[in-house]
This record gives sequence, structure tokens and C-alpha cells, in this order.
Amino acid sequence: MGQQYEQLDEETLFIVSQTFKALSDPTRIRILHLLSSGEFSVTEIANRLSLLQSTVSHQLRFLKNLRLVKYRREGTTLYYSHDDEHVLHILEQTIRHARDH
Amino acid sequence: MGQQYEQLDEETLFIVSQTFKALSDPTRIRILHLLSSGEFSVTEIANRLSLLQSTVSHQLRFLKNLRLVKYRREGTTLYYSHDDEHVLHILEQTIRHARDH
DNA sequence: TCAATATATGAATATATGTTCATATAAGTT
DNA sequence: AACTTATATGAACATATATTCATATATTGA
Repeated sequence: MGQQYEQLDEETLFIVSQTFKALSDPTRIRILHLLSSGEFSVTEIANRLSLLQSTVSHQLRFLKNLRLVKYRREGTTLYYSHDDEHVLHILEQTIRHARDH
Repeated sequence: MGQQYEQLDEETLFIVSQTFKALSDPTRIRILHLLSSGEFSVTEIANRLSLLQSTVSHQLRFLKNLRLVKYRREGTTLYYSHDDEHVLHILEQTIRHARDH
């Protein structure tokens, strides 16, 4: 096996580092992990994870900029859900790996 | 499909965030990506990636603390190589994914 | 032991980042 | 329009982080 080494161009490097940066913060991990099980409003997320509404909102913006989450509106409520299967897969995979010590 | 949601304990959260933090920096990504193709000394890594020896050494220490790399000594030279197949797999997987836009 | 080479380390600095507080915006209801 | 509820935003702050410079350590060979 062993894939071949190929120089990383600036753009790829940027995308990859941004992707992992999104997954490097405990709060964002918790939010994404929660969203892996369904759709939740900002308030619901804050309540379930014992976080301030502002904190959740800021982090959701971060995740939305990277297109890792999306939302739909229902009245004044915004329901957030995940929007990147690949990244979610990597997260869940790593969580399982971490749990096995 | 759809795996079940399960609360993340502190330890798992820490391990997962640390792992992704290691992959969130462009310099560390470049080092790990280079090491995916073989064994290199600190000086070789610095030359190939146009980095200061000190920078490489600091980042290698970071990666070594997380057991993502290891080294063997030959005289005064330390040859570093990767030491975590799982993390390397995730990195290469994400690089390929990023390259497809 | 001295010199040369390879690597590690610590301090300093600049920058990035996460959270909090206060407040703004937006939609719905009366 | 006023009020309520849900969410977003901006500033301020504290902390974390990456890089650089100068220097220390370690190994080898003369």
C-alpha cells in the first residue's frame, strides 16, 4: 500500500487545516456530535449542552461558514442540522477510536 | 443507519479535540504528510518544507507528545516517522477529499 | 578535550481563539 | 405599535498558539 507523497498546494492545505480546526474545539465537537443525532434549535443545543445561547450562536456561525451545518427556519426558531457527511463521519470515527482508549 | 447519540465524557472529548488540534495547523499537516511517505531527519524535514530547524523541532515535540510520530537515532541524527496509522489515514482521507474541491 | 554537526529548549513576541456581557435584530402575537 | 421569544452580533477580555532568536545539549570524530 502506501500512497505516494505529493506536495500540498496552498488551497488544499487551507481547507484541510480549517476542517480540522473546526473539530479541534470541545464545544464544537459537542455541538456536532449532538447534531449527528438530529435537528436542534439554538436554545435546545444550549440547554442540552449547558452552554450560553451566545456561545452556541457564535460556534454555529463558525460551523456554518465552513458549511458543516445548515438550518431551516420555523417561525422565530432556527433548527440546525449537520451538512457534511464526510466530516461527521471522521468525527464519529475518531470518537469511537478514542473511546477504545 | 444513523448511529445513536451518546454523551461525550470529558476524557473522550479531550482526546478527540487534541487529535484534531494536531491536524489543524498547516505546518504540522505538512510534516505529517511528508512523513506519510517515509522516514526523515529533522534537518531533512526543515529543508524540504522550507522551515526553520527550530520550528520543526518544536512541532515534532508536539506530535511526539501525542504519539503521532516516533524516531530512531543514528549517530547525531534522529529519523522521524509516523506512529499512528489511524490519524494518518484520516489526514490522507481529508486531503483527498479537499482536493476534489 | 576540542571542534563540528544535529537537535532540543526557553524566552519573547505577535497573533488567533473562545467565552462572556450587553445589545441588536427578526419574527410572531395581541 | 408594543411585547415576547429566539437568535445574532460586536466589543472586551483572557488564554492559547506558532514562530523566531539565542543558546543549550548530545553525539561523533580528530
